[in-house]
Amino acid sequence: MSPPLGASLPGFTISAVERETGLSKDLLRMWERRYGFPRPARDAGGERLYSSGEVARLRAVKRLMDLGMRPGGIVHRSLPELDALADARSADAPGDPAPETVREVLALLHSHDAAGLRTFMVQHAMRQGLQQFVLATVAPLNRAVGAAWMGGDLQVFEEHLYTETVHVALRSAINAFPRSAEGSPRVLLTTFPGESHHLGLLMVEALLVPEGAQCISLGTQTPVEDVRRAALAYRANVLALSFSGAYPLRAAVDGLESLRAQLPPPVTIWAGGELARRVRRTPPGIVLIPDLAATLPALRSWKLPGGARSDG
Amino acid sequence: MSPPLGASLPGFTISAVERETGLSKDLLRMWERRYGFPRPARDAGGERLYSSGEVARLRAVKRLMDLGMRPGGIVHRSLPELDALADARSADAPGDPAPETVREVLALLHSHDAAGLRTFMVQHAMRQGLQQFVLATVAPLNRAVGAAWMGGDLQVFEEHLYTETVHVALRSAINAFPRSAEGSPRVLLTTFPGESHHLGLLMVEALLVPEGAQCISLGTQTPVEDVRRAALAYRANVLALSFSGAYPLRAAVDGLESLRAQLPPPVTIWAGGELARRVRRTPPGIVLIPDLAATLPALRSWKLPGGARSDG
DNA sequence: CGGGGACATCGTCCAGGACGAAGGTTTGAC
DNA sequence: GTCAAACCTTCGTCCTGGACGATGTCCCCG
Repeated sequence: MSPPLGASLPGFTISAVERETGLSKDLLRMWERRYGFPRPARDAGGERLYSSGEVARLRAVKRLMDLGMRPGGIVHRSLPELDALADARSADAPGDPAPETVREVLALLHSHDAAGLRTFMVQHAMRQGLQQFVLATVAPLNRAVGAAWMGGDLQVFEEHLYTETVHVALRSAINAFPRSAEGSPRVLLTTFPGESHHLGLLMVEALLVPEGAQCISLGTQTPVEDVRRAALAYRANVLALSFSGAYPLRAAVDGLESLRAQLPPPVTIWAGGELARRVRRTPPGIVLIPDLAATLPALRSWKLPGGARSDG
Repeated sequence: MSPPLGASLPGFTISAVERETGLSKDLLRMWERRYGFPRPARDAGGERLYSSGEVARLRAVKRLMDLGMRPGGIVHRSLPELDALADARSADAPGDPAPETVREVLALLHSHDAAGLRTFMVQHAMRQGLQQFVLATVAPLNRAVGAAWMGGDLQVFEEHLYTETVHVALRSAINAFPRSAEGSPRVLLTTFPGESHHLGLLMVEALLVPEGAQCISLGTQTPVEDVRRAALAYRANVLALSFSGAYPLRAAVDGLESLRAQLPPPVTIWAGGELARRVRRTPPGIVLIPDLAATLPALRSWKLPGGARSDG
């Protein structure tokens, strides 16, 4: 290894680029061979040295690929073109429902007011109620922060502070609810290995707990076999898996089908997150949750087929 | 890619092993060439298929390497031998200071009593106080759970539930403290890219907040350049970096020295975690925090040289 | 209009060679 | 005897270039 890490950025080693972009070393070399991009400089020892411009372009390409695009058509585009494509894409999504809130949070981030940001989150969570906070504030903020980060309007560390602050606010709001009693549905939450988007899980939990569900979160990156064991061990009624757009579609579907085959039918399996929108055919026995709002109807409809469940 | 993920484990692909063990594909192939271990079977297409026994051994080897051992001497050992080595190693550490507590938690984990575990954590945190809870309960529990996991006495999902539960308990206890006022030291917490051990950060935060420090956590995996920017943007007095034993020593020292060179001298830099024990020469201008308990004296001694600090 | 097959795209894996950095050891000087 | 410098061994990552299989796309046919 031995990436100079913070050495005033003379260039990125291939390892550093892999870390920064999520594109594997093999893939980076293959693109160079096939598409001629990126074409990094070489150091004295013949090793690749990527410029920060190349890294920025690669990041943009990756982002678009996570949205379903294929590399062939976009690797040669310039950074502005890629940004334009991303904008066009995100325009499909519902417009910013709370432009003023978004502006306020971005201002807090830019002014590096950690305490102010924290206060903002806590106050909004209390004022709106947990579910509404998640749906009407956090979700659009996530989109806006992601977009700002992509466009270079937000530094990495600012984005980190945002994520951490939301995390804290949600966690504390969730804790404020009492433990649910017997008879309420038990929901097991986690993600597959390689998927480390913790915030998604937490948002789902924040929607479910006020509904009286008993949530057991395993955190991120649980091997599939252990997900199965956990679902049985904790006698889960619902198994909720979350996937970001970057997660390989095939691996997700494989894992879901494997779980479906190995878990008894009464265990409902939810697959939520960006990925649920990219899936073509719904795997049998899986409930797709294409967006956060769909979580609530899914939970309520769970109670119907199990109407005979001894709730008391 | 296309790891069959949960396909009843006919064998692990090289990607799966990389994920499971943290050993890179290149390294796995190199070990096979050099040491003849592992020697995975091949599928119809000639691709490596590792057995679960090999994966277990690899995991044990990795664990010992994280403790500073070198591969040449241990790759050929059998799993029991490796376990014995690990035991001998951990015997160096202070004995289990709370064997009863440890037994109780392991029992809760084995019986899959998520609610009971949660209650246990919350009660102990309240009864002992946050700092004592971290030092006397969480730290030894972490060691015990890690050892149990290594020895196969704990399933992965049980370990995940433990981590998540501790996380929730700490977060909620930290939130119970009021925000500190002006004049108190501002501590910025994070880890370098590749280091995802969030719990370590949280434990440090739990020790500092009761001391009146203002903690700003960026979460894990902040690029070095962004750590630098964040330290300046948030006008941090102390920059606390956490490293697990698995983190490559070289990268850590490089990053620390780079930060030290680029940050003004009044910014104190702490390097904590397992790694601090493996370091030979303390890099100039860095404060090593070899164990959690050392955090408190470090914070107190910070206040002395900076007594004249112009806060207002 | 929908399903299947052919073609093109694309990501990962394989093999083996090389280099440079880190660790450990021996030598030499004080 | 002790410390430091030089040497040697160990070790991880990077390199090239080839191959295959999985996936997506398009077109034709029913």
